[in-house]
Amino acid sequence: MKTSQKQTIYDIARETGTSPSTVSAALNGRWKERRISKETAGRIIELARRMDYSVNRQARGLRTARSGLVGLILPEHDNRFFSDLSQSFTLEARRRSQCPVIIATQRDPAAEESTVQDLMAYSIDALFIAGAADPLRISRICRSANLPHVFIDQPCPDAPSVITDNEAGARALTEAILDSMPTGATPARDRIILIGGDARLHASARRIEGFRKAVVAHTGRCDPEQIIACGYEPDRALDEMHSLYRRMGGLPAGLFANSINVFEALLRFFAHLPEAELLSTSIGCFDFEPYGELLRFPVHMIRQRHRKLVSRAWELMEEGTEGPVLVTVNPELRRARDGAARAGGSA
Amino acid sequence: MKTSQKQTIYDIARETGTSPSTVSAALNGRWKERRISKETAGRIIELARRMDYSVNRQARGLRTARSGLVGLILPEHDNRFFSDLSQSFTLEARRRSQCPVIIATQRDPAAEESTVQDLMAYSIDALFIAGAADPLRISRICRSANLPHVFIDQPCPDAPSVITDNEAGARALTEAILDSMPTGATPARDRIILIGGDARLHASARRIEGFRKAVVAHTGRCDPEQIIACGYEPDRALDEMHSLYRRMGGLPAGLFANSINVFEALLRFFAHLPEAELLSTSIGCFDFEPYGELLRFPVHMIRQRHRKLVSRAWELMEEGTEGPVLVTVNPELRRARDGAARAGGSA
DNA sequence: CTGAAAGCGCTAACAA
DNA sequence: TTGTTAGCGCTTTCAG
Repeated sequence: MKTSQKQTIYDIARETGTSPSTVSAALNGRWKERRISKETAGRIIELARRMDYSVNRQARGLRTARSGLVGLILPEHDNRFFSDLSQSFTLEARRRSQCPVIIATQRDPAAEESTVQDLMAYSIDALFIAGAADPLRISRICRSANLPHVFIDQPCPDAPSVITDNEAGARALTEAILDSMPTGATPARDRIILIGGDARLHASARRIEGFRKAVVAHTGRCDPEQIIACGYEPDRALDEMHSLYRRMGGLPAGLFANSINVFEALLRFFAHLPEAELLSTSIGCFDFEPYGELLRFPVHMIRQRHRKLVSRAWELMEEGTEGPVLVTVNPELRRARDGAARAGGSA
Repeated sequence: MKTSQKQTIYDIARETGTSPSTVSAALNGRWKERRISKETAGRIIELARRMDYSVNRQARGLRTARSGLVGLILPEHDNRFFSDLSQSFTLEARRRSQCPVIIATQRDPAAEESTVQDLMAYSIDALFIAGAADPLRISRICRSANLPHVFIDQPCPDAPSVITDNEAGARALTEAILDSMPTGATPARDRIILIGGDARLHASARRIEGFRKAVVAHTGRCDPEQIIACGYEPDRALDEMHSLYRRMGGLPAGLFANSINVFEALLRFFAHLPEAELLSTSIGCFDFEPYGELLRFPVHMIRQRHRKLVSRAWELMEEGTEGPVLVTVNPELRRARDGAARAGGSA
């Protein structure tokens, strides 16, 4: 068995009768400015390829105080939005010949902090943070270590952030629901209801605002009872749905689910209703899951533009932005393909 | 602004009036075997904490030829199973104070190979590979660099692998479907059909085998027409479903979808059927998506045990396994909560 | 019980 | 056009 002792630039230097620094420059493509002859460079590169040499990045990193690693911190992998982010992030990183290091911290502030420290110990070149429990703290740590960082999908009061335009998204979703609301509901049921979310949170607050504006524009008014910001807990939402149904004597003509969890609670509730009843209401969800398009009744959805969020974040990074800059990205409205599903449902 | 020049063990040595090697040992918990006085060690550790020193891992890695990084290569993040793997992998890595580096390579063999090289340049301590396009090639590269590696969810002919027991899973799923198959279907429709998958692939082949065995055990025979291994393409599956429906004059009494893609094709097909008809068939899917439990008709599902797959893989790693060892893990059968959904569907 | 010193593989400043 | 050399921050003999 060939033990294949790891090759270094010294080996290459020896073999080509040159010196380590020449080899280094040649292999980094920096041979032009070092005015190394094309011929020497070629010889070096060729030999390196033949013995398939590859740099020791820890050594290079130690020397240059960089690493080629870029971090992304997120709450969990097991979530459609965050795995979309991971995907986009990976692509953007590789486009720049950086190595993505994506770490999930389970929404645990302590884990977040220690992960940041860990990554810093590896001299990562930049850090992106999505959905941290304690953004301010993280930003403070990064800042004091001079580590460039950008928040994604979450505004940090003192660092560059790129987030979805929740208000615009909510407005668009609300309008889509209103547009496809069935006519002829009893007066009690003839209105649109928003359910879920926490009004104290930035994202929810903007969404509620967008909802309200769209409803007012359409109806002239929006009653407080049309907004049930009961949090993100599915069970809680299910309860609220039950009592709403009782109060109204049926489903409201329009329903705005303020997150995928809430939407799933609705689905559980719907399981106990005859299918025909579902078709007499218009439904929207502020979140995206592909299976929404597979249901037997039409659902409008809002999908965050993960690619754009990520690419904007990289741009902020590369521009060297430091202060509290807030960039917003419009989400995408995925309108239910109306006819098809309703027809299918009743066929 | 405090430029906070990065602190080193030399700084600590100077401050505590000790030497770098002593500091190093103290901070690594190796002070006992170096017989450093508890008092000195304490002083060092305390100071390090106060100035919140953290090692430069590139320096350490350069010296020790290790890094504390462990790689996981997978096809894509945006997939429930793989993001479950990522989640479990992260946890197992952190449990061992290793830093997980998870990279998606889009099922591109070239990307796989260059990613492996990249990771090796960082002196990763181990590599796990899930769903690579060219396992043999990867294993060869790792082997020649002496990099411990284990395959997950995919058998590699010359490296340790841990995979799901597809045959057992298929048998269990088939039995579940048979158990809940409605009685009284017309003779033509009174059978179970497997749809999807590619018989040439290891996984599919095992599943088909399990299906066949269960059917034979139950019915005494299993006709070739009961197995429609038409690949994993949803569109293709949809076509097959259409012609099956025409041939049989309705849905078969039992349906085994050989992957989530195929299952989604079935859902599209079902959208054109009256709900009552769905309730006259028993459905199973060899794959798991939580929304399956939210549908208005019952679906049995097979879920891979991602945690166990990952932990077994780590075990193989830690035991220093090298040869072609194959470990199998039983998947989990998620039986449809029968009564509820059917009741809900017809309420 | 502790310190001195070498060296991991690389890059960059300085010499030639 | 190229080589020499110092040094990044750490761990690990080896010497006391």
